[in-house]
Amino acid sequence: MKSFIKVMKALSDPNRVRVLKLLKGKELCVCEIQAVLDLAQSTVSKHMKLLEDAGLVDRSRQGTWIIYSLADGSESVYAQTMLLEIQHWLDDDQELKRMYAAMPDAMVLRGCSAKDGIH
Amino acid sequence: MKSFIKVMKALSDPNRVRVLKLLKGKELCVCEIQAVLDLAQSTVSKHMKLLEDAGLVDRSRQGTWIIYSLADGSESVYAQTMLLEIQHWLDDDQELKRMYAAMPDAMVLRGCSAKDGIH
DNA sequence: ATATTAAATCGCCAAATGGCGATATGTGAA
DNA sequence: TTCACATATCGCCATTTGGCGATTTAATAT
Repeated sequence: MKSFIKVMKALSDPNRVRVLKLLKGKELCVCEIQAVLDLAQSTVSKHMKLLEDAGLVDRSRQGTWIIYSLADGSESVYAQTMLLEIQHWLDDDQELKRMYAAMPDAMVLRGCSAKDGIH
Repeated sequence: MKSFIKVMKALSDPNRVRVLKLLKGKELCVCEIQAVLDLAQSTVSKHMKLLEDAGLVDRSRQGTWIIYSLADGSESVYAQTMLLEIQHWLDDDQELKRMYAAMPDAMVLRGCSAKDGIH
């Protein structure tokens, strides 16, 4: 029950749901998420911790960046199911496009540059 | 998004989830739910309003009683899906038996007596 | 009409939540 | 080492949430 409630609470905030939408497109660092949501860095960190504790996102380090990605769901059945459902529900979302548009170009490029070893 | 958040918030409280578990067994009036959860009547009413607004439960009057039952989900896709998922997740739950044990016999009988026209 | 019972609403309080800026931590570069 | 940068943590504040008792509303029974 406790882990179920944790997932539901994590999904009870619009900004956190937006993060999951964003991560469906591609993995992102905190500063990119911050740029899109227009929140303080500390606030984003707090949100990400909640999402991670609920088993909804994974973290990995890439230099000084922490890269967040959607979790595979092995952490929690509830998280797994909800991630799948959210995919259906929030598919083809208008808001998503607007959010990506709000993301600075340099930051959008991080993902690629990281793969290319440019940064 | 707003209606999705509403459903998630409704499912973010243990007592409200317990209500949904209970209602899976059979429809109940407020006083029965109150007896099981051991909460004030006003608190239960507030919880039920949230669940109803989220499209998770339906109300109907039976004399002076308000009978709550699981919603069919036609009100909200999110509610519909979550009700289904909760069925799987909380199937065969230990807590459910303990909760029904806590319900006074006379109150457990309401459902039957109503059908039999005894009350 | 009046009394009784069930449920909803109101006003209040303590705890949790979401936001912020400031500070601490950790990593890579100079 | 020292600096710069990204992130996490801390302390604070305003709002929301979950709880209660008291009151109001609604339906039935007397």
